[in-house]
Amino acid sequence: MKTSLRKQEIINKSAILFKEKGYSAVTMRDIATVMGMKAASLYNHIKSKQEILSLIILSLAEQFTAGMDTIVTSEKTTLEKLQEIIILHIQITSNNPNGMASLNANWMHLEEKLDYYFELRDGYEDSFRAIIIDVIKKNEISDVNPEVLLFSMLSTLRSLYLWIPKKDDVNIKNLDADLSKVLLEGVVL
Amino acid sequence: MKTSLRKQEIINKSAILFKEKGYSAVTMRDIATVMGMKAASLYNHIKSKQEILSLIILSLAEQFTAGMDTIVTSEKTTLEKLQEIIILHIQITSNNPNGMASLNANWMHLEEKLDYYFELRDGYEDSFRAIIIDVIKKNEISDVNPEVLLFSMLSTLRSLYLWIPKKDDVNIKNLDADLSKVLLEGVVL
DNA sequence: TAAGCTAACTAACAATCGTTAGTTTTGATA
DNA sequence: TATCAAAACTAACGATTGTTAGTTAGCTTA
Repeated sequence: MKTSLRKQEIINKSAILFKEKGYSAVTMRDIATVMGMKAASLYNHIKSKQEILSLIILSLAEQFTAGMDTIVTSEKTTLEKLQEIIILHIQITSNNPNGMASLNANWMHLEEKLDYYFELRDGYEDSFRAIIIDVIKKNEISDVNPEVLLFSMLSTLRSLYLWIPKKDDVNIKNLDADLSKVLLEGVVL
Repeated sequence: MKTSLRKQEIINKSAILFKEKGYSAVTMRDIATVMGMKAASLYNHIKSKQEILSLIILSLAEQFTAGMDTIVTSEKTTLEKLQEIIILHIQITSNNPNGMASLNANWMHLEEKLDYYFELRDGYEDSFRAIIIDVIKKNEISDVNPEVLLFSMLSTLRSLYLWIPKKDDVNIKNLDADLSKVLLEGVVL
């Protein structure tokens, strides 16, 4: 069952509103207004307010999990894998910065889907951590605290949604090089 | 007029709730429950729900502004100033991680106080940016994109509230050294 | 003891919330 | 042109929201 065009519009517009005001502060009447319809009409397309949030967040979380899986099973050096992770974040975030804002700020309202979200998130972080520990063990970067490096990289990459909308397409091309330099090359021996 | 003990309790408990569920999802009845009283009784101590949020966020924002002011006017090298900024974030965040969560996630609900908050935040970022540009111009670190470095450092430092509660006091002692290593020494020539 | 203040309480308000039921419009197809 | 489904509408629901008004219990001080 593929998502209809109108339903996808609702999801996209909702993501903008969720970013601006947070999930709880956005009413079905707010969403209806930007869609040019009445609140009750939304229910011809979506099941509930919850469903909108779940569709926004879980599709992104699944993209991250799938992307990480590709990276982990690839035949790259561990340092290249770290760079691939940066690229993965830039790609997913530039495709849907509003959704990323919702993911970062509103995941706690997922309710029934919260456990599934935790599964995806924890699995992603575990893979990330394993790569960092590996890259340090192989002396490809200097001997920093792996948890601190993981935290710093994740914090920066998770905040990309704040930053990417301000960049034009040309600068997004350079972003992964600039970020690699700040996050990785600086630390490389 | 100093804040009464009971009022400070309300502010602290509210910060915990705001962190867990977001400002809009927390009701005055939620706050009253953790305070062991009825919602109406809260109004003997505070003016409105808005006031609670404002007191949490603006006191922190003013701490950052004051701290940055001390750093800017100090007689340190620019690189030392960057390290001082890291220490400033660790200090303020470890003193009040729940408040920092509210600041990061709920500032958009400040309403009347929003412009004042922007003033403080923008001033802080401008000072931070000036120091980074200075430290690059003086060749104290490698020639990275200053905006990317600012973004990365701010992202990491703003996320500290997620991380600090998990560390015991001993590890907080080491945190600024670890963070300096990851954020700065790695980039130092 | 009487008076006064602080901080709790009960009860209720108007507004707004997500959602449902039932109806009408619209646009494509036969 | 008649039919039918998709997608809009109006109206309303029970629940919950922040807040106010008025009252009461408990403590301190004159």
